[in-house]
Formats: sequence, C-alpha cells, structure tokens
Amino acid sequence: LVKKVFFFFFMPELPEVECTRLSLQQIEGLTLKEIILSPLAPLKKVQGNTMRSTFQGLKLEKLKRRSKYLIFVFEKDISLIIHLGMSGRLRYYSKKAEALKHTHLKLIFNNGSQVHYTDARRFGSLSLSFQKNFSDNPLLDNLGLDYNDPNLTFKTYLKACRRHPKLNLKSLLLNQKIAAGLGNIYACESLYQAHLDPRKLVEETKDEELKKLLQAAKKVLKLGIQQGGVSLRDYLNGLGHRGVMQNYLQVYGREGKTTLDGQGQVSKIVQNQRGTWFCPKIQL
DNA sequence: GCGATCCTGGCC
DNA sequence: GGCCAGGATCGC
Repeated sequence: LVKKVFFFFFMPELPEVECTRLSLQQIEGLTLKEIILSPLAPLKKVQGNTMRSTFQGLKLEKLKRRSKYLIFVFEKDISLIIHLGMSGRLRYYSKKAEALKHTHLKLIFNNGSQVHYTDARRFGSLSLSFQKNFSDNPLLDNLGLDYNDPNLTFKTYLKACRRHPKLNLKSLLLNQKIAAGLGNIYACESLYQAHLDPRKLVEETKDEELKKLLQAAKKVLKLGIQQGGVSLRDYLNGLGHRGVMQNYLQVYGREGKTTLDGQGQVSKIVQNQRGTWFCPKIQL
C-alpha cells in the first residue's frame, strides 16, 4: 500500500511541466553540491563524468521551461535540460530522502535539499547547454514557438501550418516543430474547443479555422496551468500535489460517454499509433 | 508523411 | 498474455 501511494506516474505536456517548474521555484538561488547519476540515466550527447563535473559548485540562477523541457540555468549560462518523456517526474525533498525506483538523477544542494528525477521508461532525456538562448542544444533549437508564447502570432502560425498541407490536424498539433507544447490530451481538447475534426487535412482547413485552433490551444493550455495540470492517472507536481485539470477534459478518455458538457457522444480513433478522442457531432 | 521503435508497468 | 500509456526520433 505504501509503495502504491508513493509510486506515481507522470506523463507531462506543457502545463504539467510548467506546474512542476512553478512548484520547484524555491530551489532557485541554491548552490549545487553534487549530482548523482544512475547507470541507466538517459543522457543525450553528454558523458556522465562531464555532467557531474560541469555543475558541481555552481549556483542555480533560474528554473525555466521551453515547451515540455525544464531548464535548470546555472551561473555562466550553463544549463541542465530535462525532458520528462512519458514517465519522467521531478520531486523536491527538503532533506535527504530515499530514492524511488528508477531514480536516474539526484541534484543535491548545499542546504541539504534535493531534487530527484525518476523515469521508468527512460523516454526522457538529460542534456546540456552552454548558451544563453540554448541554441547549441539541438533538442531545443529545432522547436517551434510554444503555443502559449505571446510571440506566436496567427500570421507566424498560419505560415508554419501551410507548409504541411497533407498533415491531419491532430498530427499538426503534435508536431513540435510547427509549434510546441501540446501532447495527446491537450491536442484532443484543442480540437474539441475549435470544433474541428482531427482527421481533417491542413489543406482542407480554412485560415479562419486554423485561427480558431490556435486560440483554442492557447486557451486549453492556460486552463491546464491554472488547474495545476492533469492528474488523470497519478501526476503530481514537484511537491507531490495533484492537479485538477482532469475535471475539465471534454473528450480525452471519454470513449462511449458524452462530452463533459453533454453536447454529444465521444468517439475514439487511432491516428499515427496514438488514441484520438473527439465528438463527431460537433467537430467537423 | 507514416510506421516502427525505444522502455517499464498497470490493468483486463 | 496482450494491450495500453501524457513522447519523440529515425529510416523509408
């Protein structure tokens, strides 16, 4: 039972990553004493020894987020970049704590507090950057603007969308190079809010409809952050608190039921090996 | 653009 | 045992 309570899963999209970031802000300003890596840590283009020696003794200036990446910015613009993949999670402890199974990284600060990164499936990644704008990190450099970034204007978005006429709208939303931050849940919810069929191709979609889609995505992500993320299975933020966004999902996971607002029946289809939930009555 | 693939764990 | 899972990359 105890194991069950403490063993949680966390498969994050932009709002869950943002809420994790917000919940960890108290570590800003702390100095890193030590990094401990597991042999299976999902390192991307960096050696464990380099990782350990790079950060030791550096002050953590700022915790940032870009799309679904958390960025620990240390002094001298040296950054540790974490992607949580499907099963990654971060957890803060005020003092030494027993590591959960699949803990791949521990950040241990001078005041004794720690942050643990665990990831059962290891779809996540740990990487580095030595540039202020992270342009030396290919994972970040190839991303489109975040959907909730005020700099993502409709004009920019439309141009990016029109480069992929044959893409269906669901795949469009999940493509992080066009615009970043949406995952399977928020993509389904955005399409619902925009009243658009996930199977519709970009070339069949009017400018006006793409505008609605962008607005819907911004709205859904904002709500997700406000509600502390989706704790549908067991998402917890860095302090172990649940979000309540699952109580606002209109279509995701509701196959065979009505939409949350009761406007119609929800269907499930599979697109690119991912489930898509939508309401055919409303989404055209 | 699409399908296979990387992994572990929970649930039926 | 088989299927499913909040992600992203790689090769065709």
